[in-house]
Amino acid sequence: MVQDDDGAFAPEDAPPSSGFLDDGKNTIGSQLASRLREAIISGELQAGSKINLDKARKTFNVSLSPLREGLARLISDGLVEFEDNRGYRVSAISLANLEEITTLREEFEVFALRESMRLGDVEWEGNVMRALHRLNRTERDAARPETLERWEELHREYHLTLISGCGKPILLHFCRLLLNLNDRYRRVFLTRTSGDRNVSQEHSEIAQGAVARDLDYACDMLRQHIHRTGTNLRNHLSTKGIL
Amino acid sequence: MVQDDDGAFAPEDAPPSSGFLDDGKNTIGSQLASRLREAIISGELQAGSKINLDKARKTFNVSLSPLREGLARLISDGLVEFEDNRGYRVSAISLANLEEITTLREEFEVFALRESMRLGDVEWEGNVMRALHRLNRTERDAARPETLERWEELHREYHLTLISGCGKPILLHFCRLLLNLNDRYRRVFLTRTSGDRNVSQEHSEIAQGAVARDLDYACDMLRQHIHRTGTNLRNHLSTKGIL
DNA sequence: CCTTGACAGATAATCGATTATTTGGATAGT
DNA sequence: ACTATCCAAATAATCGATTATCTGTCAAGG
Repeated sequence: MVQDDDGAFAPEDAPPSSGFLDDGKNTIGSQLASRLREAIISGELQAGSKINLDKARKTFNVSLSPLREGLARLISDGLVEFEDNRGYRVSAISLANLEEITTLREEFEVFALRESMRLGDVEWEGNVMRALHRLNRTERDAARPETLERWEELHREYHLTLISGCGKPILLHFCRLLLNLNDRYRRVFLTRTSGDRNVSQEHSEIAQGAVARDLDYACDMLRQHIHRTGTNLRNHLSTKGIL
Repeated sequence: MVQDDDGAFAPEDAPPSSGFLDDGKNTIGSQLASRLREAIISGELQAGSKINLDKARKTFNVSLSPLREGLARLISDGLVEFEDNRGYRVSAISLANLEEITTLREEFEVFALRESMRLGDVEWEGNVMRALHRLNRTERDAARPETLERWEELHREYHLTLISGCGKPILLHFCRLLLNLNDRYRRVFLTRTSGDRNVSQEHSEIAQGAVARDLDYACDMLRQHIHRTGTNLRNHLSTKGIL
């Protein structure tokens, strides 16, 4: 929470940040939020499971105050739920939930992209091309988890950059949240791309359409991209079991 | 947080609740969240102002833990912002912010209404008609603040009910948040309806179109309704000063 | 006169201990 | 056996005190 200050819903997670010094999160609460977020999105903390404060306190070696602080932020992220006197639990996953996320991404991420194309400046274009390049140059090898993590990070960055020109902080906040939720499904259920897709090419097409301001084309490509991912995830979800 | 349990983004503020006993919020944190929310939406806590934890602690006569707890929830509501080591502040208002809220309501709320009409059952229809009736039977007299508060509550209830049939908890969460933000502008800047509008009739037309499943008509009416409110607020905002 | 650094007061973050609530299991009554 | 009631352990919520960070002010140096 260091960089931005343009009103409500400023980006809450640090961008690339070509790190000088002091770049990381400051308070224990913030650090915890990051660690917990990663633990949830990676599936280390199982979806739907209860979060025992005392155990978590010992696991992370912190006191209750920052722990609650961190959890509170994940509630804003949609990754954790809370009930008075009953504590916290990791948000459950379900087919219905996945489908809602996909549907909403198709609606709102596409809307945000359209607005970005309408309003974005040259710097936005540059950021898009950079994010695309970095993503496509990164290998994704199911055998090496660290490449998966890296790829996820860049993929997230790419999608956020794509819509970052829309000039609508609240909308960006919503999209970020949906991406969080979506990424968890992918991290857990999808370690490799389905054979009939060329995801790199999909990303390229969207980005090129975007900087060329070909509104309908880019929006359509993005919508299909999201939709395909949703379909793949749905298949893996029903196959691999959880219902 | 007593009633619902259907996964992520369950409604977080108690519905009518034809109160037996024990109906209110349980923990101090919850109660504080309610009081603070009201204080912010009513304008009692000025937009953009810093929230001094120590003063707030004394004002509300509570300890820091529940205070932070309550504030954390308002962050999820978009009414409060936070920055590490700098504390909390009431989200600022601005023309740009108002316009974004209006735009997003037009997109999201209309989409949610369409889905409600597509998926809602008879009970939903009944709820809509009830909410409409209760709203239209409630007088709104600028001279008596308590009628304004009551009207706001029912108005909010009406809009939420309208979209409550959409079967999309996350979407409902977004809409609730946008309504919160929007209501603050109205409470602060608009104590009476502009002369050329018949708001009751607008509400009736939307509701009737909705239960008749006249998708295009109802959506169009709702969009216009939201848009008109946005325009009115914009005028009052620029007139009454803050820029 | 402007900039830099050090100090002090204000404010936020964290801790450890205490209090309140919930939950599961044992017990008594039917 | 079956339900209802009561206890105790587990867990969440809150508190008061302590520690860390920030912010503004003032003095020294340029």
